Amino acid sequence: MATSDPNTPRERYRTQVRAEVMERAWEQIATAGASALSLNAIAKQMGMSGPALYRYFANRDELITELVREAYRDLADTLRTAADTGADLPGLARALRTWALADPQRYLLLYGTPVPGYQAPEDTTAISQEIAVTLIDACTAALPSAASSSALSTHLADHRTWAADHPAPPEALALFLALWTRLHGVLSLELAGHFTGMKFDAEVLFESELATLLG
Amino acid sequence: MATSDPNTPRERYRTQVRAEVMERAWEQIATAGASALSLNAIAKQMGMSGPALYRYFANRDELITELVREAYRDLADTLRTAADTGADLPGLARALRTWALADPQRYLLLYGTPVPGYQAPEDTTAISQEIAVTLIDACTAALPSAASSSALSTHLADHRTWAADHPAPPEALALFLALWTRLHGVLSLELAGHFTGMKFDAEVLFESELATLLG
DNA sequence: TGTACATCAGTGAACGCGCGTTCACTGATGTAC
DNA sequence: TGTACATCAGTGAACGCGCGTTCACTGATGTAC
Repeated sequence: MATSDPNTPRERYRTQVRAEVMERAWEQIATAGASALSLNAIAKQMGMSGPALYRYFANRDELITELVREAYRDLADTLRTAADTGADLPGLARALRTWALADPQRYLLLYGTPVPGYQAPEDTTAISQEIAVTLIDACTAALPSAASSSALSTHLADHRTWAADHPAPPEALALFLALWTRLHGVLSLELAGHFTGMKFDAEVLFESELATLLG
Repeated sequence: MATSDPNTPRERYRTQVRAEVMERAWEQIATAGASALSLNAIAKQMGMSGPALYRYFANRDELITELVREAYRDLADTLRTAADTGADLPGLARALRTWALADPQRYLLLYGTPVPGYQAPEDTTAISQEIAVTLIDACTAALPSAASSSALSTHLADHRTWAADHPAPPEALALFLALWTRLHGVLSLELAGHFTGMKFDAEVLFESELATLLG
């Protein structure tokens, strides 16, 4: 379906309502998690009947897709902006953490347990790679002082399929991967509340991992 | 309610049915995730009516609690057994990975996005700490060659509340935390399928993190 | 060993709820002449 | 500027479904004398 001229009042109203639906959806997700997302509940909250939302989203899955897309977009922009205003690798890492803490369920929608029965569309992986590229660039800049495992860089050197479109020294890729997995490790355990039982300070752990990464 | 003598036939039948309910529950979780768990569906699968299950579990939450407890118990035993049969730290780490890959949703039930609306009971944290102790012991044994961040060990030295019951050198705690968060980082991203888009080999990453940890 | 009673597993009906989604329709808004 | 028509937002009823949970009841299994 080709959408018409977006400058007509009707079209502006459409995008406005779509935006409000998604706003309510985020509130719902923040409260009860993504699997509890309900079109009817959102409609009720907006003072409309349930079926009305089908003017704006084909079905529940399309709404989730749009939410995933928006979240990726927002994270990609956040990191891009930080990088463009001079943030180094630790700066980007902290921007990531801030973003995650601002709305834990939004972070978990992207990187947590997959929503059962929902399959992410291909085009979101493009944005996901945009995020990767921003981080890899920062990794490349931070390189000299960083160490890299030899077994891993062998794997990465052979790793043409994906890396071909994103030329970067294997050491930068190795740093990126360690950064990504380690920060996600701390972040996801923090968001799931697994440190509270043992009374650890997640921020200290996060900073410690960051310091270790940069040698 | 005090349960009676567990050796009477009736009592043995009870525990047997409870076990089968949980078996079916695991199948369901493995397929559709924990939030899709349904008492009625389990009953139907067992050829019984829905209300029958209320003879065995007070409600849905109690079933989930029992599943969480069983998962923690199983993981704790797996690691304990591995440690007792001479596994070192990398051995324990690989046992953890094997356990997670055997049933991803089971791992995610413990360490993934929390089930919305469900609050874990206190007594499961005891088993969770048992797991931590097993790993910390292995960390202590692996110590000499491992490095530790100074900012982190300061935090850990001040960290009496939890560590008092589990005396271990701060360096061992630091190693344990790095181990836990890093392995979880790789594992959870692997289980969520986030490496497939970039065609990375999760096992290589896992081993690389392990090698880095042990200096 | 046999009878009387208590215990307990499991059933079927019912309650109230919310879900996603389809469909025929009303009424307002925009468009073309 | 006014009229005729097309477009589209939103409604209400309905479908079919599954959920957790309660309740009165049947029938089988165990217990006590």
